[in-house]
Amino acid sequence: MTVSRAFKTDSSVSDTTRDAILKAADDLGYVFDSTASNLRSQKSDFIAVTIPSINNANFAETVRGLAEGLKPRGLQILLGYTDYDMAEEERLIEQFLRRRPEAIVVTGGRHTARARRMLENSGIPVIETWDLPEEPIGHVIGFSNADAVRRMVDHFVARGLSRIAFIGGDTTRDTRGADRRAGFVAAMQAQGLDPARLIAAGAPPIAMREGAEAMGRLLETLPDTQAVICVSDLSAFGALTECQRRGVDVPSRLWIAGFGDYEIAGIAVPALTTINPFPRDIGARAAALILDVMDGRQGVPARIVISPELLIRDSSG
Amino acid sequence: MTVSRAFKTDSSVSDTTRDAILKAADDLGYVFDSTASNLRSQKSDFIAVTIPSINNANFAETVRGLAEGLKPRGLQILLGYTDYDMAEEERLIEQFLRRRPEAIVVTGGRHTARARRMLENSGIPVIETWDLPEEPIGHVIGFSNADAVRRMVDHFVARGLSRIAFIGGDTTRDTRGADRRAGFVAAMQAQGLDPARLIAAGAPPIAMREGAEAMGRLLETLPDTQAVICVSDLSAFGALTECQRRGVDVPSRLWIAGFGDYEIAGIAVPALTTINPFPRDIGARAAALILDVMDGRQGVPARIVISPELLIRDSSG
DNA sequence: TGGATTTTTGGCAGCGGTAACGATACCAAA
DNA sequence: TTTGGTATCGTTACCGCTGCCAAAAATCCA
Repeated sequence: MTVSRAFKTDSSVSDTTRDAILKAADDLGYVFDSTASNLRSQKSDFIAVTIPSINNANFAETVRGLAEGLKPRGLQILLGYTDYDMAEEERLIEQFLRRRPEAIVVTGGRHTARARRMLENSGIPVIETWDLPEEPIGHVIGFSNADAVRRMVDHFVARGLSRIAFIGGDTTRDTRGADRRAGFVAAMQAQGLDPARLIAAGAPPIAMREGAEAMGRLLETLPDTQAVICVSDLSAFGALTECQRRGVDVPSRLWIAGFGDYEIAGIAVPALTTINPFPRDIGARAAALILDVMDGRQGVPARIVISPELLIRDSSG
Repeated sequence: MTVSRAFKTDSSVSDTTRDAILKAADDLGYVFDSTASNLRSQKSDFIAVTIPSINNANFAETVRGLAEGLKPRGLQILLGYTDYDMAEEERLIEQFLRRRPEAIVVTGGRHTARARRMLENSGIPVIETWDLPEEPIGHVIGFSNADAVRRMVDHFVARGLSRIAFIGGDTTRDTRGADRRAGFVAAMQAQGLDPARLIAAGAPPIAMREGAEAMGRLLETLPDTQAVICVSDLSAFGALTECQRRGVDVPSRLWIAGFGDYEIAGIAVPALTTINPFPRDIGARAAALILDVMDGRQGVPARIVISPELLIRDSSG
């Protein structure tokens, strides 16, 4: 028992005994077994996090925000990625819950029925991010993807454009991408404009190559298009390169906008107009929220709304 | 006990009992506790993996290769990132080993003395990747970063260039980046050329912005430079954009090469000459190796050497 | 100096599974 | 009727740690 205490910093053990114990442990090559510790103390000191893709700067920022917020408390992150597949997400959630995390952070607000049920019954804080679901499971930290795109459409229309296209994935697997496309359609209709310039760019995650390919088709089928809003900065950059290859000048001949404020948006020539959803903030606030709940603080908000920022750059206007 | 068996697919339980048990478990909201299972059976069904940065397409590919190879066996990945900091890596390794992973995969071949000792004494398979250390701890799957850059230098020299520069991080924190820079210097010297055109681009991870900034300084201080090799495609692309902003044509006025064969290298205009180190392969082979060791197969190789591929594209020649 | 108080240390039990082994039911062959 | 084999199910102990409580040691105070 004293050995156990010696490995905790806060407990009361005399310095001499602690030193002796740590010395002996080192000599014996002893490594603390947190499996047993977790079983006995019924806590796991980690947070489960699922993101759609491991290779995505936006989600990486959210994870970073989370990690930085949780590190001071010694909470580890168990990270899993779903490949934009709800069935895979369900499997992942099941695996994670078996390990008894202190809380679970998921991306998006849509899940399989079973996944939803497991989360509801888990008895731990559940935080949905990057979205504002109608009926959240527990806590929500996110923004309206549709609304953010609407603001972009409104901005373009206010600048006098009317023939605006949207490049995005061709399934609803990426629910945030689908929400952005729906937001585009709704905004165009609200402005009394034709929302039919939709270019499907393949299965998510659609990246630069898909954006370029989609832009090629757009230029061929709807050459009078004045502006293109892309589901992400990566596809927007791909679209931009296709314009460069074809000698179509951006922005004098065509405007391009992306989503996410990835590094490339700021540095591309021309710099890409985009939307910054403050991904780091999402993670940081999720971390703060988890700590609040774990500490039993009262009045922890169920819903935190992030306000994405419109960044108008050289690729438009 | 029968309950325990009912949850394992292979054990012998009659269908009726199993159904009854699973039904009851579902009614009660029972969730299997893998903490207890792991403690009793002394195995953890996961693999620990450390990478320098979560937001890096190359390392993400390695993790993807690993995950795909391990999934058929139900092995999960516990992922941690070190921020290119060996002290942080040490902390991470200590945390991970406490959870008794089946194997551990680390990036790079340089670690703190204590981290190295912990890995050596861990009693589990240790796999170092993305490098070819002189004295590996256990298994190695990687390539010589210095050698890959040497081949690029040799190619440029064979094409008649002599005033070649290198853009990279200014510390040795990113050991692979430092190896690439060292490879550049050695190759230039071997060719009898001046290896002093070294532009320090800041602390890793250096990305697009740092590449652009470094290219700005290069163009100002060494305007007669004929070619630039960058420590990564991201910095190379940043450098390219700086050329575009300043009206310096690539490749007629200056050649640019990167490292990593990121998506952007293939799609940028002009497409970037680069080196493909087959990151997915590194992960896939690490997974296969782990399974071989876990199955007790004989003749598992201690050292697997990947041969990076030189990709000559429009940004050079 | 003796008793009260605080600090430090140790014993016991149990967290929720499973390894190991034993028991039971059932049926076919001896 | 006995024996043996197979399929299924149950009992016991224990994985390595920590909560709880009590004992021992050190410190304090009148």
